[in-house]
Amino acid sequence: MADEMMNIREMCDAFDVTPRTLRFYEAKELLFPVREGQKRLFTKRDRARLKLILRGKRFGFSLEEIRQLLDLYDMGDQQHTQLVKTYEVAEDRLASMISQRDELNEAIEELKEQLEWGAKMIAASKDKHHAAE
Amino acid sequence: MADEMMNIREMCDAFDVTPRTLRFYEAKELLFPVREGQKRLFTKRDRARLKLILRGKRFGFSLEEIRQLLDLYDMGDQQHTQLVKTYEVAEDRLASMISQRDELNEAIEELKEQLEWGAKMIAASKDKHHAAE
DNA sequence: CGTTACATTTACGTTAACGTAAGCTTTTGT
DNA sequence: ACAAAAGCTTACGTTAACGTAAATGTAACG
Repeated sequence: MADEMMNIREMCDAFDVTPRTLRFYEAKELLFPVREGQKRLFTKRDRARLKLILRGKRFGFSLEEIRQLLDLYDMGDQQHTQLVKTYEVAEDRLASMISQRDELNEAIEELKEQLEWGAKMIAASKDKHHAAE
Repeated sequence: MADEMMNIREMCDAFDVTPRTLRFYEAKELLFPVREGQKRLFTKRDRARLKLILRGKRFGFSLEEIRQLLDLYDMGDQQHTQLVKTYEVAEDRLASMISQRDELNEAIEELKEQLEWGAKMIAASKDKHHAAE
């Protein structure tokens, strides 16, 4: 129970990523595994961050953008100015996520219509297909 | 009025892209400008497609994925099987867009909470800042 | 008719986000 | 104790989506 650390393989299995990816994220300062001798041990905090990283990626954010967002989750005893700056970054990101969702909703509606139209085409094509037999 | 063609510069201005981008999309068979001698002339159809391309990109779709979706808009007198295949691709895409939107909604809510928490931190930090003066 | 000004082709350069191979050390099973 | 397995570092390779530069063509303007 005192053991909340995971080695690299357990992390890979848990999150379906490669070792290379985890090392890469460490190099980019997105994760901060501690070292037991040479080996990496990932903490609970690393796991929380990785979860957010992977979700961010699914929305098309770059790792650099994600890194800035992650800082918001780690604001402990920072300086006021840095705190405010990070807050503003997050606000911008939120706004862009909201507009992205709205646009996505539009696209979904349009694609739905298109699919109905496509279904009719297929029906027509099927008729022709059968009539030829 | 018979003139619904646009040259490359008009396209760039209208859609805020570079000439290189338009030539690249042509090379990738996403656009099919006609030629007047050496020069490209983009039709109304090209403009409709470009609009969809740019939107697709904002959702993080690759150009190859977008190309498949575009085919749905050009199903004229295709063969039944190809028609059905394209339809299925579009259905998959729709499903992934919907789940993407749902996930995005979750993330938005979480980020909102995080922002409220951040606001409190900033307030506290401001107090400390003032108390030190 | 010369010279800007824009278009085109060809081709090498660039960035992000890892993949992959080589070579070395450490751990683990037998 | 020794070989296989797993981890580490270093470093070059890869793909997507264009950027950018060079050489050439052509159209328009004074």
